[in-house]
Amino acid sequence: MQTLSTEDYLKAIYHVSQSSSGAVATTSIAKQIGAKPSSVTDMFRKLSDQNLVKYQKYQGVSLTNEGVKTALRIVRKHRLWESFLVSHLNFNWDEVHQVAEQLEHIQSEKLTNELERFLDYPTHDPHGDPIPNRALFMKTYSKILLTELPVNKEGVCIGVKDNSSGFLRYLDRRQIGIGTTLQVLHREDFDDSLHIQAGKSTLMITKKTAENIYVKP
Amino acid sequence: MQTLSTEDYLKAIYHVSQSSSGAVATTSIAKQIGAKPSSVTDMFRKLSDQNLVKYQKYQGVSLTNEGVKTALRIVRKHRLWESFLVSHLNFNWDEVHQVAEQLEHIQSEKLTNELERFLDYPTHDPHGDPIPNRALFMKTYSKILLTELPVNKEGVCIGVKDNSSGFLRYLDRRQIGIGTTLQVLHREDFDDSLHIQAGKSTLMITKKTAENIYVKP
DNA sequence: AAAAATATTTAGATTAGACTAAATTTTTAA
DNA sequence: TTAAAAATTTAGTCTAATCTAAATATTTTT
Repeated sequence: MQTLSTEDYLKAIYHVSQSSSGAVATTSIAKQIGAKPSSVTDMFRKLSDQNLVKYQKYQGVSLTNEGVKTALRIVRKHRLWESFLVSHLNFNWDEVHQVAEQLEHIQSEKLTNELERFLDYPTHDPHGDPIPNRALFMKTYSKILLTELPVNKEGVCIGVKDNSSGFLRYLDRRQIGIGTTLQVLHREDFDDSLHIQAGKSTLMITKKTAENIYVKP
Repeated sequence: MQTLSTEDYLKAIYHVSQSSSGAVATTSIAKQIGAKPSSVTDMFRKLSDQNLVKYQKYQGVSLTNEGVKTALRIVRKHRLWESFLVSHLNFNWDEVHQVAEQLEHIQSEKLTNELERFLDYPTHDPHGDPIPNRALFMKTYSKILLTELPVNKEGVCIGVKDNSSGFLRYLDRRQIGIGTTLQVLHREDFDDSLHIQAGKSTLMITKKTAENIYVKP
């Protein structure tokens, strides 16, 4: 059984290790968690004692099988709760994160599994991220960034890279969400901005925006 | 903003003060929380510094207005979550307490209020206890113990005093639940046991059982 | 009303998790 | 390939919440 804090660290290590290869560095976790590197070192040692990570001084950490499982259990709960908040409690996709950060720590297998059943076994959360099933398996279908979508080819928005509520609200205003059909009409060489078709409207977005939107071609 | 622990203490003080008059003693909270009296004294002082309780050395504590409000906010969340678990997630009334103990600490006004709306503004939880509304007001209708119900007068079970899952499961086996019509057929003078009509069946219960069932005449 | 029993508080220690400042190791750049 | 920069760890401190053991206050009993 883990404490709140160890769960937060395991989740952070999981997320960082997903978006980069090799061992996870102390500083990257410090940034993710919002703690000082020295605190992170302490925690690495504790997690290592519990065999949840492999840790070598100065070389960073990587999750053990047990560590991955624990992290996935938390991710599973987080994404199920986010789905619940949006589908039944009138939350917007930019409001759910903070509350799900708390709910993900509730310990009750029955609760998690019944919630999943109540939601009818969702496979993806409101941001398009896959939800691990009871066996902790998740289908991650192939996705590309909007910047990589060939001009004039249609794609469907299936997720975002940046989950900050600032970005999500910006997309709301532009009427872009999960499931929106997107098409690059023209790529501006000068500043890499894109003219796109989003649903029924055409609009211009910057490269930075396009780099944070995942599409399925 | 309170810590998990201070919230637990406030709730415990609230409950103990409901079922007895005057100031709340150190030992009674120690029992309720499962901590040593010395720890309770420490916490009393902290809560007093935050003006959540009035505390005088050796004289116990009583909640201030602010303390009552904080306690009621937790009770509200606890009972709403219990209702949700039973009505939508297939929990039995004897299984909800432990999970609700965790959920009651989630901090999000929006979550609480939306949950209340989703449940259609319930007034009582699965054990028959009243749920404070958004203004922290709750209707406590008059109830008597089954031991006090006159012989041959009908009453409806509206709650229980003992919420332990042992007792609740016992009532389940006897097919007694919230809403069950109860009638005392005969009171045995020798050992105070009762022959009762519960719904469509007649059965015998002990005085101890009857003292833990609330009925509305 | 004094003695005994019970309740409560104080003093001092412990643990988890975090911090700062200093020391050490690794990486990068000259 | 050495010097400088960056990353990481160590050592020591802090706070919240707990504990034990001892001291003190209150209540009950004789």
